[in-house]
Amino acid sequence: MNVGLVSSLTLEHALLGFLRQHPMHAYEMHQLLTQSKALGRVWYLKQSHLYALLSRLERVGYIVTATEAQGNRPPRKIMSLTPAGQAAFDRWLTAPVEHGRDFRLEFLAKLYFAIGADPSVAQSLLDRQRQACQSALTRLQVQRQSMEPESTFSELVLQFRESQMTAILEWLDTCAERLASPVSGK
Amino acid sequence: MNVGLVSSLTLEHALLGFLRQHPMHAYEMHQLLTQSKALGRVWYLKQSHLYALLSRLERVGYIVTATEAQGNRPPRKIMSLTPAGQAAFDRWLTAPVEHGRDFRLEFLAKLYFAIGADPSVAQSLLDRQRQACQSALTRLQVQRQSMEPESTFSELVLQFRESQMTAILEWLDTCAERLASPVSGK
DNA sequence: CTGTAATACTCACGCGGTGAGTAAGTGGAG
DNA sequence: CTCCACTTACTCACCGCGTGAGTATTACAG
Repeated sequence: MNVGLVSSLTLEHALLGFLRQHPMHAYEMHQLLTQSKALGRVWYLKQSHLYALLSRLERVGYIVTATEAQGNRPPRKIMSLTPAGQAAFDRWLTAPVEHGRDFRLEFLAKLYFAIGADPSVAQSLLDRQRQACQSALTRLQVQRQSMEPESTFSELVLQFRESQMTAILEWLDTCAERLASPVSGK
Repeated sequence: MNVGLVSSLTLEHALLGFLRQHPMHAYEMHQLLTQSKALGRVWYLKQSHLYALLSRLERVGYIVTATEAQGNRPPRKIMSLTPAGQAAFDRWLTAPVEHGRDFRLEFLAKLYFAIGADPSVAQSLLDRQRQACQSALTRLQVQRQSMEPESTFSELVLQFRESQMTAILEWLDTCAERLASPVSGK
């Protein structure tokens, strides 16, 4: 129906990652997000917002909810992944992000779930992202070189982006090393 | 009335920068934004969005519009800064941004207008921002050092932020040098 | 037996941003 | 001279998104 719905759902895919571990209800997911010292550092979601996102994911068919009655309490809604949701999550997990600005949240979320999944998944994510960044950096450099010196400002903007991208590439290498050597915990 | 209005207006302040040069109507501002190879690279605004932002700025008393009739054409709305708008813009222009994420748009916008204003304004902006970044970086380093190695992920997140911040600091120096030496144009 | 925390979820509202539309003058092709 | 396309200049209705606030039940401390 609405194309925008599916396409802008990119961050929401991360939520599927929780359900891949085991079906759970929204409240538990919220606990995991806010209490964990890990992802909670990066991504803060209000409860109501989380519920909204989840119902969107349900609308597009990535999750189904089973209403589990319990005594006279209001019933709990246990959510689980559909095959479509599984597939969407797997696609999301290994696809590199396109813009520098997507690192602070989205790429870190990918990394979080990739680490949780399997070392090889994480390595594959890092590889692909590395390539994407490398070619983005090259594009930026070409752009700056081929630019007539129109304005100091434009030049500084491009230099800013290059330097951010370069730092990201180095950090990606750090990640790869850190994950390759099983020196430590979790 | 609405506190949120004023506080979330941070990016909108940039628009005041156009009016500080000379009063103009919204359409002209839109031209400047989209056609200029400079700020247009960084900040893209739809026409309707721009009009919305401007009317918000009017609502809080930063600009006033003078309706200028012209023959039988629909009248133009010339906007100009109020003293409050002037003051707000000056405050905005020299205040450093607080988060790394605010660089891509907001800080670059500040820099654009600072360069246009006066070399000394730009230097002052760069100085203050440098200090803010330096202390942010220190906070990050302390945080990472004093963190029990709870998880690889958290560590990588902090390293990511540090590396981005470090790159920004170097870039700020580049900017300062570039603007100090009057090697080239505009 | 009162109050506060934890569990689990819902909803009405308001603002922001987009797409689309309006309306009048201008300049060149045929 | 007239039709069409472009430029100038601005408006509006819609709708999704996120927030604040609220609801309802159980558990447990004092």
